[in-house]
Amino acid sequence: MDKNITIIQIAEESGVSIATVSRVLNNTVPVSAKTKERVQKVIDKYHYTPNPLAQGLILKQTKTLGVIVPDITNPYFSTLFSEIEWAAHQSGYSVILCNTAFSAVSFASGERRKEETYFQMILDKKVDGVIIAGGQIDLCEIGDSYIEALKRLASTVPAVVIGRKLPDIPCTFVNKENDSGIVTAIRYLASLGHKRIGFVGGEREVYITESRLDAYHRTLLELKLEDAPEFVATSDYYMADGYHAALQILDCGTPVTALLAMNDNVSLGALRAISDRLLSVPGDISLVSCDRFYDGEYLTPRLTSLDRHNDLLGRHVIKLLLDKIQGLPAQDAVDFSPELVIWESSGPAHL
Amino acid sequence: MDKNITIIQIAEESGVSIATVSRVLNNTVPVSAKTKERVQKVIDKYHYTPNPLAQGLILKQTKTLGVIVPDITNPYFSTLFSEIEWAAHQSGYSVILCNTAFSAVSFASGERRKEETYFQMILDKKVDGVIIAGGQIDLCEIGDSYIEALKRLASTVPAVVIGRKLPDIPCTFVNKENDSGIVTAIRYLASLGHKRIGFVGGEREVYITESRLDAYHRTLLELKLEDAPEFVATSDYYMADGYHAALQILDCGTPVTALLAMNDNVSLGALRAISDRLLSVPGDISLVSCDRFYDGEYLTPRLTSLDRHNDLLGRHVIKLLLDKIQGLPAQDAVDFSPELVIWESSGPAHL
DNA sequence: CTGAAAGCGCTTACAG
DNA sequence: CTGAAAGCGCTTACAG
Repeated sequence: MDKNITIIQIAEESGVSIATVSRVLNNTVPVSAKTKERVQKVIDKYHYTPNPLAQGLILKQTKTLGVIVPDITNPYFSTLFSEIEWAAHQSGYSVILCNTAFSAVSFASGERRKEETYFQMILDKKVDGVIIAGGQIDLCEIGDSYIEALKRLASTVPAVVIGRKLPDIPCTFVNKENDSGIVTAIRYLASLGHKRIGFVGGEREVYITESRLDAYHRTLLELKLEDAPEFVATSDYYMADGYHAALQILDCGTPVTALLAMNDNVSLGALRAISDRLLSVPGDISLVSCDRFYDGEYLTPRLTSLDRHNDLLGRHVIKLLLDKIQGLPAQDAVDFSPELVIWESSGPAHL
Repeated sequence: MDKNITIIQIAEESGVSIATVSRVLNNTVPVSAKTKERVQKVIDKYHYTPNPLAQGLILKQTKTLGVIVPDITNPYFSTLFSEIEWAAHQSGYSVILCNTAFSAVSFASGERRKEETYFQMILDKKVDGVIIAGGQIDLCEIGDSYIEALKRLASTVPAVVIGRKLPDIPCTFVNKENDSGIVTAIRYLASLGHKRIGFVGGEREVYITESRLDAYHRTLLELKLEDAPEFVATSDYYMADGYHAALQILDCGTPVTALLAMNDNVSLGALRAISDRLLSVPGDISLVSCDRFYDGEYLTPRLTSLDRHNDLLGRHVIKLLLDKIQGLPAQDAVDFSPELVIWESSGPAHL
């Protein structure tokens, strides 16, 4: 299939050595204008580009990056990825995307080798850098073998991890977690007069869920709001989860007037549950979402949500990695304070 | 950074030649049990894996695939991709994802080099196969330079294109288009008594939009239903587009009783528009969506949508490519007839 | 400014 | 069963 035209053919047809062809290709050492032109003509004629395998072997770089995500169909990760890929492409890198399908549930049930398989694959491919956007790294309790694998990965190739800092691993960690958003959201609901606020969605044992729950409890306490176990229902990050979790809270016997949901998909499920209980938003229940995936303006009701500026995070992370690859000094930390975008799903308490 | 342990070190430490190491690695020629064991021990000790760059140079394969999509944040493509990636991973391939950000609008406005840049990158990377899931290939009028680029790509590397067949290009084409779904949807709405049915969303000049519009007009004619220019409003594939397009139809002066929307995101926008006009679903307007992205069960109202079995498409396409790479005969065509999943957003006409 | 040659890390006939 | 050697397609000192 491949025409397999190589530098040798180009050299022959232009009547120069392969060294000279290489030089006009890489523009590294001065070449006389006329030879350069002659060689260039032949290169263009065949649309010749050097074989990156051969180049990579010598230059020890592949101009390829690896990105590891648990679920590319989750808007959180697809947004992040598209920023990463775009910046990478601008800088001449292509990106291998690994979709590990990691979830805390499947992990607990014993399926735990997939991520490490991907780590190995990434290592094998000799990529120039790696971004780990989620997975087991997000768990509260990270397994030893994962830590080992991550350590091996990170000591072989520049790596940026989106998640909390782990000791003794030579990665750059970018902490996406920001409980301040939860605090903001709850204070906002309290200011509207809400006294009983539920918390919907997210997997237990996952760091972001637990730390948001912490912030939730802490802020309720601080504001002297009622905090009951039945106000919290967790499960996972998708619509179905939001639905079932919200139902559980709505049916718990003690009525809440507001719900805080892990993200916009969970929120959509919660809206369905609220509707099934013949309640209205925000009339009966105010709903505030924590991760803005969609433009709240076009949902029904228009959804109040915390914008975590995921696009900025993506751009920051890829810049960190690219700089690291080029040996540039680390950048200053960037502020990703979430911003509460208020629409009509939240309003004054009516109880 | 890289330990850069090579086959030479393994050979030295095991006291054999590199040829022998290569043999135990690839299990290709019989090696005596004892040497094999000795070598394997050293390999394990260093977690050694052969450098794929060197291997690729000789074997002329990289165990890497390229996938080109216009927008990975679109659920249509992220679902497709996750199926492709999973199957590829199972077969030992990793996948380079190229997000071309192609849209008919940006294309028309002159930004037209991005996709071909990606084609070149894919070629440069010497991938073993390519899947093109969308982009300029979806336009009614495809530019000559794109055709040239695609021809060059496809004659160098096995390629599978999701889209309609183009002449004289050595790709495998998988036609995703299936107007039968539109026909089904309109017949269904007609059977509920709807006489005036609007069509919302999608970009003009894009093949899928135009062919769905054709099917729409054809079916209206066949069923002797009213067909007016103001019943159609197009724009793009996202929520905002569904919102503005639906508003346009709702405000056109002639009331429709049903809307057909290009996909679930367009539908969500349309729901918002309907709500803004103080109309209800399905009381005043029935809504049927054409591409099921979400589980309709968890939306409000529960959304009737055509399931195009995108996951099956993804699995089919990757199998086609993998078979093609291995020189296996082409498979039989697979039936992707869309299935209408009926929920509560559609109901009897009340006018 | 240009060429001959070594070498990147592997696989695979070719001999033994 | 095993080793020496050629070769995959490049880049880059080293000479001129």
